Amino acid sequence: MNYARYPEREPENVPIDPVAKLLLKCGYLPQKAAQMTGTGPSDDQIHDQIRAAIVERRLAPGTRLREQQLSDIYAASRRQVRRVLERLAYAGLVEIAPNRGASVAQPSPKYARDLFEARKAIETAVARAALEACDDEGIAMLRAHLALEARAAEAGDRQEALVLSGGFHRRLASLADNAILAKFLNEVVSRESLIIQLYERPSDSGCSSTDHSRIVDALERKDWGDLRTRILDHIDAIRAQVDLDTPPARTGALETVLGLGPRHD
Amino acid sequence: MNYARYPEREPENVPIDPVAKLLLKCGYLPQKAAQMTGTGPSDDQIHDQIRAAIVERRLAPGTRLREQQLSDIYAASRRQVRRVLERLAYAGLVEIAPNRGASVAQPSPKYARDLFEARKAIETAVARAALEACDDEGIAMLRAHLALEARAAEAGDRQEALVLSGGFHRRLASLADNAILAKFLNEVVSRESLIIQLYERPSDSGCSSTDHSRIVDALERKDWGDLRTRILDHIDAIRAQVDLDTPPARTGALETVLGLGPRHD
DNA sequence: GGCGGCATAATTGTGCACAATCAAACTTAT
DNA sequence: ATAAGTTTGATTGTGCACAATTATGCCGCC
Repeated sequence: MNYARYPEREPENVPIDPVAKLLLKCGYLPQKAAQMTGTGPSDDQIHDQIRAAIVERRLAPGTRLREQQLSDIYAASRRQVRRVLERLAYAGLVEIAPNRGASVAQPSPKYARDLFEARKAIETAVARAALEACDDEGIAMLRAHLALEARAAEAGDRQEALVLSGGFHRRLASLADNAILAKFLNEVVSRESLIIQLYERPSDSGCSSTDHSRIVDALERKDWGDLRTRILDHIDAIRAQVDLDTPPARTGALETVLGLGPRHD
Repeated sequence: MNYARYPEREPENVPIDPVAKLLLKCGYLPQKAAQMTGTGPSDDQIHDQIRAAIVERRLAPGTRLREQQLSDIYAASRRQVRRVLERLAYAGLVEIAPNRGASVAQPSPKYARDLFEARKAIETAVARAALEACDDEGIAMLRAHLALEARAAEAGDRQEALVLSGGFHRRLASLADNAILAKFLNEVVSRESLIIQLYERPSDSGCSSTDHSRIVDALERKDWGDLRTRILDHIDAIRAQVDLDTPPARTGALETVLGLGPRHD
């Protein structure tokens, strides 16, 4: 149920399988097709899976991501893995040190502060654009999402709640219909997941989903002033959950070595 | 004087030269050192040079960037070039098509609109942060930069004026002391250079540097209201220089094929 | 007993050669 | 003469093997 672990698969050097190619082009079959046909998964698939593993906190910050290991897991070439890692590094989710390879990023407190600041700017811009471009259908979509969040919270599924919470902001961005803002927001939200993981106060629990609900309300009423303050307050609330002053609660290498790190065989 | 063209250099496979390594580590000697010692330039050097060539409009949108060609020019390996191109693609300056390779990006009108929108958000956030973190020294630096701009404008050096104009905003970002905002702003400003090149109205000329001067004035007076409107007006002024409605003034493939594209041997 | 140096193992980085793919010129048939 | 099919050349994409570097365990020395 974690990141799909491949059963040991013999290399079998089929050069290219047209069937698999077609299947992948049609978007069908995430990795099973690859497994069946002998062709590996696409870059994007690997990218998304590693990314998901990081933002969903299944991979602790500092965990080393070895190329060979990953290429075994995904039945992909080392080069493919490396490409993906470089992309993730550019997005700030992993750090690559020369001749050391990649590991899950560990943003510094200063970096975290900058990120919250930047997020405020991005998120208000997104909200503004969403306000102007939003119709009833959009509101309905958001409300549907809120329902999912509520259900996850009710069931006590912290993992799911976390994923959905990030998803809310991405949906807001998709409503805004601005590719650049969406990309920026995606980057910022993803990295914040790492920051929360690193600097979270032990006591506090997940972000209150009522904030999201109020945001949708303001959006529906087209009340820009209220929406703006709701958004900013929401980010401040998240920010209040972390303690950036007693910094080096850095997990990572230590935990990994001690075998407490989540799943690294 | 364009991007440093290497005189044909025999390969001479010295495996590694410690001297060159040291020189590069100290930041000395951009590429000459490499030429002398036999070690190639670093990724960043190649990256910055290609980037500069694009934003300074020495490479027209649509120009194909062949790997072999670039690796010859920079005396670098094809893999190195490819890595750099992938980074540039992520930053939106080049587009990579499967089995077609890289070419200088040609943002669509929709993309351009989104970009101006995003830039307003980023730039106001940068200005806000700069306002709070700015001291006399910062103001002095900006004024010095303004002087450079004025001199370039006086000399009629459009190329130089262009570079400096982008540099002004980057300096503003460096004052704001926020790594994420600086990165976003850098991306946005760079891509806007492409957009202006593609959609510029024939008559209009470069951005008025008096806008920048007024921005510094507002910054010095710590007048946030004025600063904000100055920034937004400035972006609107730039935006007014382009015509996104009569779109496909797309240069590129055609020009390139006809041999009119700037410098592609 | 602790510490520094050395050999070994693991991991990353790169060159080379070839397979796969795309663009265009050329040929042929209608 | 035009259009479709075919071959050729150029370019990108990848596997493999090895070089270079870092990390780890071991041994001797202080």
